[in-house]
Amino acid sequence: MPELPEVETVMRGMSNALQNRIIQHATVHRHDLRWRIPASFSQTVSGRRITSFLRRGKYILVRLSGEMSILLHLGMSGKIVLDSEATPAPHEHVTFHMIEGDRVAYVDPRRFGALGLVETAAEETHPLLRDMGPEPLGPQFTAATLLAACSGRRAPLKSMLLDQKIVAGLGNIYVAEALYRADLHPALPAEALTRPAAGKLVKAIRTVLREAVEAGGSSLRDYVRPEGDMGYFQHAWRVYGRAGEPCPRCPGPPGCMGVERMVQSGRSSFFCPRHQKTG
DNA sequence: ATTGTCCCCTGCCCGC
DNA sequence: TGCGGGCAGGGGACAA
Repeated sequence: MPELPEVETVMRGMSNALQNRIIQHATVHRHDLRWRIPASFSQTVSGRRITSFLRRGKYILVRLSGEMSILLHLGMSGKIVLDSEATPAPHEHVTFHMIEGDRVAYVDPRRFGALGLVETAAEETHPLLRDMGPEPLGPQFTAATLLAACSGRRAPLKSMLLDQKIVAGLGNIYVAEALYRADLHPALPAEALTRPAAGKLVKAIRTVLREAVEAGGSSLRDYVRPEGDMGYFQHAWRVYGRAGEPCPRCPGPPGCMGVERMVQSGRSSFFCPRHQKTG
């Protein structure tokens, strides 16, 4: 589930619990995640103090003393479990043993996530981060930059928004929600995006992400517990996962038959055919 | 360069 | 109760 708001929430939870604390040592139970966890991982992080956290797109950077950073991606099913049990849980791939005696676990059943190391000074030039687009909640993400990225592109608008090089942190859920709020069809050719529509879309993206971060914040503890679910924002989804349900802004049949699902690049898109037109 | 397809992996839910 | 099929929040590797 982790898209920008969930990653932000996880990072805040980690920051609250782990800021300024020292990793006594780390145990890697499985190295083969999305990429191999470096063999030096355990030795490198051991004995270092956690100094700060930064989110970049869907990545979390855990800054350690000695100018070293852990680069973390949760993939589809990654979780950080605070106060984990002494016996590693199923799919617990890394255990951080803190000097106070408690443990922090990285759990990821599907193993699409990643854990790596990067010198703090080299974060920006790391191959996984250097080509990443602007933060959608930051000043660099504007209608003008989005429009420029879409110009001459015949691929669906949805694909542009999922492309982390164009804008960082959006995933399948928030793209659907933002396109709905901006009255734009996910299959609209990107090059057909008009200036006013781009402005509306940028606002919609910002608004939905802010709302979700706030909602995540209210259920912060859930994200970092083993029983954690997706938090409260799922109740606020207007179209995602709601095929067949009424569009919140439609009067209902016969004018609108409700939210539709379509498949693009093998992934589900949800939209209201009455509000979101291709033309 | 751009675009679309396939694949990685495990768990869960549904229908039979 | 068991089993097969489809689906899932991400994103890299390909081929055309």
